[in-house]
Amino acid sequence: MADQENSAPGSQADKPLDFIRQIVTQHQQQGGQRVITRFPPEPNGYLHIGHAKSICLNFGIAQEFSGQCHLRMDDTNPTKEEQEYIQSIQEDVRWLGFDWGQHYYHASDYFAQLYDWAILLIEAGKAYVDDQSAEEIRINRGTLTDPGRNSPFRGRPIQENLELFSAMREGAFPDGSKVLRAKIDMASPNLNLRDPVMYRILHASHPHAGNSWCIYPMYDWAHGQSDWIEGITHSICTLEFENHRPLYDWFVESLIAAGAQVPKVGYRPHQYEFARLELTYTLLSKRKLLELVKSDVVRGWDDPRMPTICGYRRRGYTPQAIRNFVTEVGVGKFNSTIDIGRLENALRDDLNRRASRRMAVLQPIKIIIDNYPENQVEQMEAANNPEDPSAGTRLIPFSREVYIEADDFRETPPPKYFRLAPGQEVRLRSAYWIRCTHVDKDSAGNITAIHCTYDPQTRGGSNPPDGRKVKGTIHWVSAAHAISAEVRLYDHLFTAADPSDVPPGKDWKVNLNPQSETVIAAAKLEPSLNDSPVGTSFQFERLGYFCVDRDSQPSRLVFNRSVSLKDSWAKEQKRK
RNA sequence: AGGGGUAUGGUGUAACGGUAGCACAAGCGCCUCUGGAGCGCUUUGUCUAGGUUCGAAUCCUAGUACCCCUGCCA
Repeated sequence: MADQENSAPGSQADKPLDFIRQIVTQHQQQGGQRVITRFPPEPNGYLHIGHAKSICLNFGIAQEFSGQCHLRMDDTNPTKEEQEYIQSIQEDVRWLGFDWGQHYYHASDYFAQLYDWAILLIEAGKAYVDDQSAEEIRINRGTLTDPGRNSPFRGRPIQENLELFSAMREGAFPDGSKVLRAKIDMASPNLNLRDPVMYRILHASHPHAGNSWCIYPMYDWAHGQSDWIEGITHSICTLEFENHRPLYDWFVESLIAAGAQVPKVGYRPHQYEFARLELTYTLLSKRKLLELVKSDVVRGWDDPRMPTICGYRRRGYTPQAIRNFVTEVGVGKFNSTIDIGRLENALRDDLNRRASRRMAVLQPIKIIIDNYPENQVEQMEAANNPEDPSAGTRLIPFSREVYIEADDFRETPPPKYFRLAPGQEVRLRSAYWIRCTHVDKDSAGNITAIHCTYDPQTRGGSNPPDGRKVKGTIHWVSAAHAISAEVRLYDHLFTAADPSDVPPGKDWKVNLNPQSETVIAAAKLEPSLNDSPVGTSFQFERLGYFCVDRDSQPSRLVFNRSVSLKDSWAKEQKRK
């Protein structure tokens, strides 16, 4: 695989290791167990670029350290989880280029074990059934500064707890009427330790476990034990779970003290936390992304403007580009926001090496080459990829009338404008040099056609014998041979670098970019683009990278602009 | 306010008591049949204040700023 340029971890030639890889290296050098990591998404939405960071970290470490990485659905809340999400998660992880082998799991597969262990904790006097309402529990939890108060049911006899918990499991009680709580410390400064809820009653059917349960473990109760059961050595998660680590440790230690063990796993996991990925002009909240989908702001989870893995896939991102990006930004504990330009750059960098070049005109304006024979057609040879000679060449038909980009002609050109203007000469890429003689206009004064002459001695675009030079080379398509296609241009979904920065009292959707999508109904493309398969990426020369969208019909292609090319001319104009 | 974290150029990230480096961005130049790509050069930084030390981004003390925690979400 291409991303294995990291040789043996810890070897001298390596780039510096991030703090987690340093920990793993040390673990390995000290003869620790074979490294086992895991990626544990909740199937309550589609994976986004933030998850990609975690996926690359966990699966990447497993690869680099000759370990294994598990894919586990953290499916403890049936009210939010769906089969659709489970499938998309698997698809996206695979697409990113990772393989969990035999190690595919569900937290819900451990429900029975978790239930038995809960009983063990009750028997040890470390868990109790609480009859308080959610409201009462909240009030009695105390605040950040004030300790909580013990539940009136905290002292319930073990036998009674056992019977009640069993009745909960049997379905004797309605939702919300009782919970099982760990008996820890209602005065702990760490609120997670103030008798956290372990089980709630939920008469709901589960996407994976079906109807076999009506009590469901809380994430905090399920997570650490799931890692333990699977023999995870390094349990890697994001910063907000740092406060939960003492609880996970408490659960496993209490279970061990009560005699619990996991066959063949003589150690327990350790958790390490890293800063989640944030991007400018991007929102990575599952809740808000769901809202965009449900309110039809976008056309679905895989809308090319979405920061989801499937959105990027449809947009034309490559797995390699995403992996490179994640590697480049590194892993730390500082809450940082990465410039979205870094992601875009990673795509350009990857596609520059492999995407075939084609010519396409988005805003066509017609050129008539007056001295070119009418009805003559020549096939011009063009390189498919100047970066990669092995990509070969193709033929492009050339004729008397061609389209060029409207922006490549100015009747009164600004200074340093190297493109076409009256009296000015440019190269039509891989074709001929042309010089503008005059323009046709309609009664309203709009230019309807540009008249040019061509120099037959510049065939193929080559320099003429008289030593003339041109500064500009522009793209074109033969008017008679061009195919029409729809092209969708994309811009950031939000206008604010920080989309969560919302004026007081306003909805976060005020930051949505109304021009995030621009549809060009009839772009003109060179005919070799016909029949391009869905998902293929091309560079449209001088414009950007474009990818065939799945909305394409045999008679009508649809392209997404994945990312534009860097445009130093536009940048300079903007600066003025 | 209690607890848990984090501070290095514009943005990220290294340096683990010994020359503050790298990437992206920015700027300048070269080159070019993509104003793309490529190449070269340049600007910009250790949160603050003390202290230890021959020597501090790193160790100590005191501050400051930001993030997370009061779901029967994960």
